[in-house]
Amino acid sequence: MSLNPAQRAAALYTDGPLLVLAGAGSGKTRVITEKIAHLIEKCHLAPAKIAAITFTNKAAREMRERAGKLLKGNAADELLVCTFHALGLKFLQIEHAAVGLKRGFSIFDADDTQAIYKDLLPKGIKNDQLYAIANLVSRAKNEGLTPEQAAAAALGARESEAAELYAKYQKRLAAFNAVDFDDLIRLPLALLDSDEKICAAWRERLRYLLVDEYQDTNTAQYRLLKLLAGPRGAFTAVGDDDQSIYAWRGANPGNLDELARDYPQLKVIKLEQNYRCTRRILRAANAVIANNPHAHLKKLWSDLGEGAPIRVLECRDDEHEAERVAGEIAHLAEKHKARWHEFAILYRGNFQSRPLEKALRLARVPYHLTGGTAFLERAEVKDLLAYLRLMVNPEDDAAFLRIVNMPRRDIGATTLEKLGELAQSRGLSLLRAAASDAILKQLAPRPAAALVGFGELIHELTQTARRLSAADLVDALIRRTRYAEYLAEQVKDQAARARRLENLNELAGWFRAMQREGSSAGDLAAQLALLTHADRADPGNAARLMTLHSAKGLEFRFVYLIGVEEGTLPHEGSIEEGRLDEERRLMYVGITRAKEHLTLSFAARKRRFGEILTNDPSRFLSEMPRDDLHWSGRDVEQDQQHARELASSHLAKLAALLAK
DNA sequence: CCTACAGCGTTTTTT
DNA sequence: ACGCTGTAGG
Repeated sequence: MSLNPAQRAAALYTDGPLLVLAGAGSGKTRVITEKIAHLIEKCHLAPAKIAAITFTNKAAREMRERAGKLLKGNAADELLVCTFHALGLKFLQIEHAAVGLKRGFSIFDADDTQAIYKDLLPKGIKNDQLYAIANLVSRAKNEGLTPEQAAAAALGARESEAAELYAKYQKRLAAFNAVDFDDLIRLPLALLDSDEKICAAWRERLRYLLVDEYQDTNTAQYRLLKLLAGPRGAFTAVGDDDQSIYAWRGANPGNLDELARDYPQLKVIKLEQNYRCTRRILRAANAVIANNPHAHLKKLWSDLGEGAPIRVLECRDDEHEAERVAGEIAHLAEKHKARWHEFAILYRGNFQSRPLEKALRLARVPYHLTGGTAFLERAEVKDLLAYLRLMVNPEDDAAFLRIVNMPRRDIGATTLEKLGELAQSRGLSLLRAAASDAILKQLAPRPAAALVGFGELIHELTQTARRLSAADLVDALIRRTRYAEYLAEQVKDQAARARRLENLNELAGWFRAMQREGSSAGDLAAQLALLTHADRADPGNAARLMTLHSAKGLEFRFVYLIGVEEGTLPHEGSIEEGRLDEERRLMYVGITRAKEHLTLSFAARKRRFGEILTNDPSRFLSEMPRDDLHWSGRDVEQDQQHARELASSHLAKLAALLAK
């Protein structure tokens, strides 16, 4: 292995807790994988006793893969490499009884939880109000507080109200035998905190922890880490305060300092050599980030040569911007003999991808988009997953409501209302109530029969599930529910229908890929709930379009960072709330994704909700060294070229018409 | 229970 | 500018 001195020190240090401050592109994944190899081969730790916690499932997969190349035999398969949330899920699947959950509990996504809040809060509440209060509850959970603790800690009426809501919300979740994302951290934390025996057992089970992207952990996650690592501090945390971009989601970058306070013996190692970017790109990144206050000073350097100038494309509007970027990629791919997947277009918000997609199609550049309405948020995918959820968890009312009339079974609102009342008065779940004799007497024969039929269907599917693999079960599910026929009826547009059917096939494909021996359909559905759009299979040779948040941890030979405007990057909401530091870090993350060629662009005008806005270039542009930027205004030559192409294509169409 | 239309919110980032 | 949700009428 050829690690530099700092990397080697980080990989070999096992005497106590270690914090690695790893700048962008400084080889932190290598350090982590080398360290895993060291722990196994030199410290003789069993692979199963090492846990590496990553930020995304995709990062986990890559880490396992890279560790696999370093390790002998199949040792990498036994490593526990996953996200904090997946670790929490694994924990709860084992310890579910101790926190009051039954086997097969459901994981509620944002939609499901929002439905609970909607039900709990006054009718007609505005969405942003709902979001605000749900956020307060989530905050409390991310701090690791119980409802009682939240009530005690509440400052002011708003927080008291939220704490009260938190208690009701948890009761509702418990009734559904369900947890939300935050519970996947909070419940294990609470259990380890209160039960010494279980805590000791888990410390024995996990002897060493490595945490990646440590700057993005929240308070609850850090406390979980502390409990698992124990007073000895058998862990390595790797992070970069300059890449903390999730504070809005409850991440607490202060955890970096907390570490030194909680573990006085903490050793800190800085990785400052960058192996990714040219010096010019790094200089620009350093210059921008220097405008932020710093607790840990870091000076990233590179010996990869000066490199090409950073270009700034000044564009008329967002369409013009998209056309120029697409045109350049088409042109440069040929000139540099580059492959499409070496290009990335990064932006602040998902909505910015629209004009790009159009322009890329026109320029015949294959592209792949991560994010937006994610695969797993597609209605048809969620429907099928809801079937699985209800099969393993009969208490899951959210799943019940989602699919009871999907495909159509003529079970309407009135029927469901009556069913709901009955279920509530008897303390039954909707599915169980639908199977009770009492309900049948209170309903008209037709809806009663429909409900019974639905209950029998779920029962029958549960039986079927016992003898089929998860992937086959998905196929059986589609057939038995006549879902494809339902889609054919529901969706008139041919292309849209084909897309939706394709999504269902992809779901079956995922199950096939995820299947390991012994995992039930329910287990897989639970794991699927934790996947995100970033985790989809490698899209192959295509230009990548994604948000700056999704781009963290990735690198590309050519990077286009678009929409570098005041109001977009930094985003206007963040300007108003004075959260410029995080926006600047976002800019820093974007710049440091580029290995060789970095192009920034902005549009002077943009239309939003119909009206046209004018934009100034981002303040971050003026924070970069002037000499390293190569400004290129409206590209007259390209415009002319474009006009010529347009004219000739019109001519061609005319000629074709005439020929007929 | 279904269809048609009006009106509203949308665009910050996601495990 | 558009798509979704809720409502009114068949």
